Amino acid sequence: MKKVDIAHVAKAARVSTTTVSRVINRVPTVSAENQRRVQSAIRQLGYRPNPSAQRLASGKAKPTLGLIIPRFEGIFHSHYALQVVKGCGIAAERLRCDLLLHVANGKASDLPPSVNGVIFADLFGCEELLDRIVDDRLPVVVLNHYLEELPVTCVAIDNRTAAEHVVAYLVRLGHRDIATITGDLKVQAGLDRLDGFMKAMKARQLPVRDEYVRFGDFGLPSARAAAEALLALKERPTAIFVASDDMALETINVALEKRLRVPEELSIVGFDDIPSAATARVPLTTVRQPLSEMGRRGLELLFQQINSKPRHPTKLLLPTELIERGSCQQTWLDR
Amino acid sequence: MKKVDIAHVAKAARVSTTTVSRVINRVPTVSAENQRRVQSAIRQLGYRPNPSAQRLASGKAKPTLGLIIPRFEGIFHSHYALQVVKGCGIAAERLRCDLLLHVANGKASDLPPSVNGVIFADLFGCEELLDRIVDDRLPVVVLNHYLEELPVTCVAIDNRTAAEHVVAYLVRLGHRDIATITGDLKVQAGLDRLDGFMKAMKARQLPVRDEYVRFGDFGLPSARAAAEALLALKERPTAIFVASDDMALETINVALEKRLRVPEELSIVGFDDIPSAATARVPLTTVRQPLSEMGRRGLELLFQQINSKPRHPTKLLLPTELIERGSCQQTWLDR
DNA sequence: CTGAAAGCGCTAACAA
DNA sequence: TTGTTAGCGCTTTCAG
Repeated sequence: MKKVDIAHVAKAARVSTTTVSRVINRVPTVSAENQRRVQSAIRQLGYRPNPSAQRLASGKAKPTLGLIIPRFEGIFHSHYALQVVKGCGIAAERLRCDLLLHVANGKASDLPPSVNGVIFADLFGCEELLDRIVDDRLPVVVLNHYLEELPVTCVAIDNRTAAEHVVAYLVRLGHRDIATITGDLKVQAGLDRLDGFMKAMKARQLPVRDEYVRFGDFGLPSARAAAEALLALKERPTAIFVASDDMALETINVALEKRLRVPEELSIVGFDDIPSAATARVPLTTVRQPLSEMGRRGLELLFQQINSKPRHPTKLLLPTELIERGSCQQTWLDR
Repeated sequence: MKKVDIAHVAKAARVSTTTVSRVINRVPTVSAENQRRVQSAIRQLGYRPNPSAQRLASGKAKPTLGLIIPRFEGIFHSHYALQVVKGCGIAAERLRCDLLLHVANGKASDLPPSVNGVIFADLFGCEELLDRIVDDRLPVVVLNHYLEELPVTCVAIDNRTAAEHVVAYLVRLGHRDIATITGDLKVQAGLDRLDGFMKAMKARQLPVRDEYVRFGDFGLPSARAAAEALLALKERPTAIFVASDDMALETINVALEKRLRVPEELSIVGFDDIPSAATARVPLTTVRQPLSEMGRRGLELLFQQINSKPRHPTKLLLPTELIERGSCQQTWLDR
C-alpha cells in the first residue's frame, strides 16, 4: 500500500505543497527549476492526487450523477441501453457534470454510490433500490417507466398513444383484421403498447378476437412462435402490429418462409426503429422512439432537481413518430 | 445558491455534527428523538451530504475509473460499445470501484475528469487526449487498439490471426477464389483483418487479384456497393470474407437479390458475431470476439496499475473463435 | 515567484 | 447515547 501525498512530494522536491499544487494544476507562475524538481519527485514517488480532496478543496461544483443500469441480461443486447447512455452522456457533457455508471447489483439495498443524484435507465428490477433512494430524499429520475403513485420524476415514451396511432394508420390503409404480437407484459412498455392497441381497436368497433392477440416477451423465439401461430390461422390477419422491431423482423422472416409476400399479403408495423429496421430486406414501417432524447431530458431534469429547491416531480411523456417504410400496404376488404 | 452543510443541520437539530453524520450513515446508536429531529432538519434545509467530503474523510479507497467513449457517430449504433461498457461495468462492480463514463469531447485537451485512471473504449479520435494522459502519468488502458510504440497497456482482439483462421477454414472447404470486403482501413481492426487475410492467402499461394479486394468502411452502403461489384464480376468468387457482420449480412442481401443461393453458390464469413448473425435468414458463419471480456480484462488491468508500483505496460491480444453456422458450404474446384 | 496557514465538509477515534 | 477534536489531501488567499 502506498500513501504518497502532496506533502511527501513537496519534501522530496524541497518546495512547499503550494508549489506542488501549482505544478499539478499547471499554474504558470512556477520557476522552471522548481517545475522540474516537482515533476521528477512526482514521477519518483508515483504520486497521484486524490480526486476527492481536489474537489473538496477547490469547491468545484461539478456534480456527479449516477446512471443505474439494471442488470437485466436482455438490456445489453438491445439498442435501448446504448441510446439512453448516449443521451445521458451528451447531457452530462453539456451540463459539465460527471456520469457515474452503475450496473445495478440486483440485490436492492445495493449501495448507491457517492453521488449527488441518480437516474435509472429503466426501473426493471430496481424497485427496492428506488424505494430506498426516495426514502433518502436523494434526487432521482426514472426513465422509461411512468410511476403514477411515487413522487418521482420520470421520463417515458408515450407507448399507448403510439400504439393507437399505429392502429389508426393501419385502418386508414383499409385493414380491419389486425393482430398484435405483444412484448413482455411485465414490462410497462409491453403492457402499454397492448393497451393502446386494444383501446384504439375498440374505439373503432373493430373486434379483436383472442387468437389475434399473441403474447411475446421481446425475445426472438417468442416472436417466431407467435408469428407462426398467427399465420397458421384459417382467417389470417391482413396486418400485424408487433411490439418491437426485433420481433417484427422475425415475424417478417416467418412470413417470407411461408411464402407470404410482405407487404402485399401481410402488413407489418414494428416498434423502436432500430438501425436494421431501415435496411432489412423488407424495410420496416415502425414507431420511432426518442430514446437518446429521453436520456438527455431525464438527466437535465435530474440536474435541475439537484440545483434547486424541492419541487413537484415532473412527469414527462415523450411523443413518438411513425416512420413509414415498405412493410405496409393498402388492403381491400374483399375477403 | 444553497450552501447547507452538516453544521447547519446540527444547529437546526440542536445536536452535534457527529450525530447528524450518524443519522446519515445509518449508525444505529442514535436515540429515536434525535433521529427524528435530525431527519426533519435535513428535510427542512434540503441538505445533501457532499460526496467528495464523505470520501475524503472516510478514506474509502473506492477508486473511480474513467471510461472514455469516443464521440464517434457510428459507435453508438454498434454492438461494440455496449459490450465494452458491459464488461467494464461488470469488472468495476466486482472490484468495487466506480466507473465514470465520459463521452469524449473530440477536442483533445478535453479535461480528463477527476479520476484515478482512464480506460479508452477505443482510441478512435482520442490520440491527443491519450498523449496528454500519458504525459501526466495517469494510469491508462486502451481497448481495441494495439499500440506498439507507446508505453501503454492495451487489450485488443487478435484480428490478424482471426482473419487467417477464416482463410484456413474456407480453404479447407475447398474454396480458392476468395474475395474480401474490408472495413475502414483507418481503423486498426479493419486494417488487421485485411492483413491477416492477405497473409494467409499468400501463405497458401492463392493469388488474390485486385478485383477481389473491395474496400468498405463498416457501413452498410459501402458493403452493398462492394458486394454488387464483386458479384458482377465475370469470375465470381466462391467465397467472401467480410470484415463485419453488418456488412456480411448486407452482402447476403445483395446476393439473394441477385438470385444467388447462399451458401450453395456463395459462401460468406462475417466478423463480430452480433446477435442478429445467429437469427438472420441465412445464419451467419462468423468470428466471435470477446468484446465484453476485453472490457473486463482492460478494467482489471487498469485497476492493478493503479494499485501497484509502475510496471511494464501489458499488451494483451485476445483470441477469437470461429462460429460455424449456415453461410458457408463446401465447394469443388470444377470451374 | 513562493510559502504559511486557513479551511473545504465530513468522519472517526476517544471521552464523557 | 452523545459530543469533542483531530484530521482526510488538497487548494487558496495573502503576505513576503
